[in-house]
Amino acid sequence: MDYKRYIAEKLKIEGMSTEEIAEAISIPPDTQMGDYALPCFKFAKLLRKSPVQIAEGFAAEIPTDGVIQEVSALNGYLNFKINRKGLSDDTLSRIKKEGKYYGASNAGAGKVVCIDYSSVNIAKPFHIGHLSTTVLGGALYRIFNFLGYHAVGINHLGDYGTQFGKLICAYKHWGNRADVERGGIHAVNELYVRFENEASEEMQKEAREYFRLIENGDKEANDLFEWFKKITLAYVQKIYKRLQISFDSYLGERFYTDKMQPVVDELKEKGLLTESNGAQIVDLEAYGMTPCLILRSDGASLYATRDLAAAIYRKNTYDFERCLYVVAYQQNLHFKQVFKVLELMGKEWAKDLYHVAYGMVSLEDGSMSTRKGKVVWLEDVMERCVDKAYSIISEKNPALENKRDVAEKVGIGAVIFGALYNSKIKDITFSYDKVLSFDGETSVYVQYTCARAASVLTKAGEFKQKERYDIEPCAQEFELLKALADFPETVAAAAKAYEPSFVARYAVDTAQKFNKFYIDCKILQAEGELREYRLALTKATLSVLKNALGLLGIGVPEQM
RNA sequence: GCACCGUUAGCUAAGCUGGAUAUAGCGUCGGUCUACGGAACCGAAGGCCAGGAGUUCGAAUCUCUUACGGUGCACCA
Repeated sequence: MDYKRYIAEKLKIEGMSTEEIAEAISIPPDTQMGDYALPCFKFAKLLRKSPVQIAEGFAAEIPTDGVIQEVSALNGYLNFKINRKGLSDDTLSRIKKEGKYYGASNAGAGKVVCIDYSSVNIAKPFHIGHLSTTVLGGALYRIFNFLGYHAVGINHLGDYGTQFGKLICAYKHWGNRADVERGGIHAVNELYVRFENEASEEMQKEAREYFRLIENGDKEANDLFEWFKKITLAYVQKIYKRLQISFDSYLGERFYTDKMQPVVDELKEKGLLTESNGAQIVDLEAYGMTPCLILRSDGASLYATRDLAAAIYRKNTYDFERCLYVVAYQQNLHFKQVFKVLELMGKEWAKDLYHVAYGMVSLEDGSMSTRKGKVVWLEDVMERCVDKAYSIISEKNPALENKRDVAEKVGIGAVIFGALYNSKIKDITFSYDKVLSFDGETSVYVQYTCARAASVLTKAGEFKQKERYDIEPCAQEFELLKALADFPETVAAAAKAYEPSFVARYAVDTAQKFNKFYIDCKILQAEGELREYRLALTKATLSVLKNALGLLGIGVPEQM
């Protein structure tokens, strides 16, 4: 039930729609004052009365009913207390009824949202910097599906560029099949790094030649490339599986090789292409941007050219309602340029493209550098988190049966949650101390809370949840209930702002409220209807927390 | 130099379209040790919300400006 709207409908203010009034309704800082409040300062001019008088006038006018229990005026605020029992019964029965779909909606029915995320580079292992796009995109993918959209996950593979010529060149000089098969992607990456550090002028030239061979369909060069690609995909699949990440498309940059010429032709035809210093560009000076490079002076295509082709291809293929690019903010200008060029080409859907930018990861002693070997591999972080979880479990709950599975859920959960808990735009300094901390505002805290709740429910045995309880919720119960009732709104807000962190913070906040309830209100020791009521509330909390963590790709063990 | 982003307690951060004494976690100090699971709970200390100006009845929130930090600015992706 939408309480703000309900309240707004009871109020008649000249010149204001119900929607506007509903939007003006806020939540008081202290529950003692009320559950909802309408600040009346804005209306002072309109009604030619002081805010205090206005609030008092409304307080006297508005009747209480089954939903609004109390209306009061305080310092120019009109405060509402809602019927707690009503909210309680509604929320509990709704969560019971909707179960794992509680919080979902059909708001996006019939709409396609393309989400470009993770987008691995062939021959490069995942380091900690790749975590954000992967896990943010994965969460958005689930959130949009949850809201009824048809989400299309796209892994726009970085499989095009002169670096693959370099890689093949390095392999031909220094590598061999056995070493690469044994060492996997790291062995491949080492070859590339060695090339960057040691390659002679001669080899640089050779590398350019190899790249040309790939482009021209040379069998040996392509076989090698495909082999490296296979190794990379096998490697990332393992990581994706653990992070609960999936894609619907793995079309990489190379796929667009033959789709760029039509774009270039169209740009030319529309008079957007101009020559500058030998290169073909779209001049964006009128929009305060540097030009968008379409073709190099040697005629080769560029990053932007492929992104233009890809955007058009995606629109034609999926007819998306919007398309998200989950890419670090370093690419701000690039996407602004690409979107603007599409707009200038007359693609009215250019407005439906969004760059979901996020902050960068650095290490405590500066930024990462693969070449210098200053890098934190994602799999190492995952391993260490799982190991730590395992050792804590072994210590605290040695009798637990599936320790490995539980440690996986807890450890990987901590990795994911660490990347999703803060606003995505903020930079992150990676430290093992932080990811390995399982206290306080963490996924582990939420999972622990769930385990507690599950344990209580197991001990209680079967019980039948009623539609209505003859119970007036106490303060702790009511705070928890309000949080549970808030979940659908939180999910919608997270989608609107492209901020999975809203869901992460919601989970911690709700877990905190459950723990206060858990400490102050004994569940199993309560008797009769109260006991059942508290069990129902516990069950509802567990259900909602599972949904919340599930959206982030984090599992909830029954015991830990 | 220009553009965009950030700056809130010792540290890491919340704070939605401006609203009633600015929230948490970590760390510190002190409690809850008969636990429905202590990976928890309670309490305390800790803040001129980077500085300045403006708009407003009211600003952490909006505008301008300064400082500091980050990122980007043509043939890499």
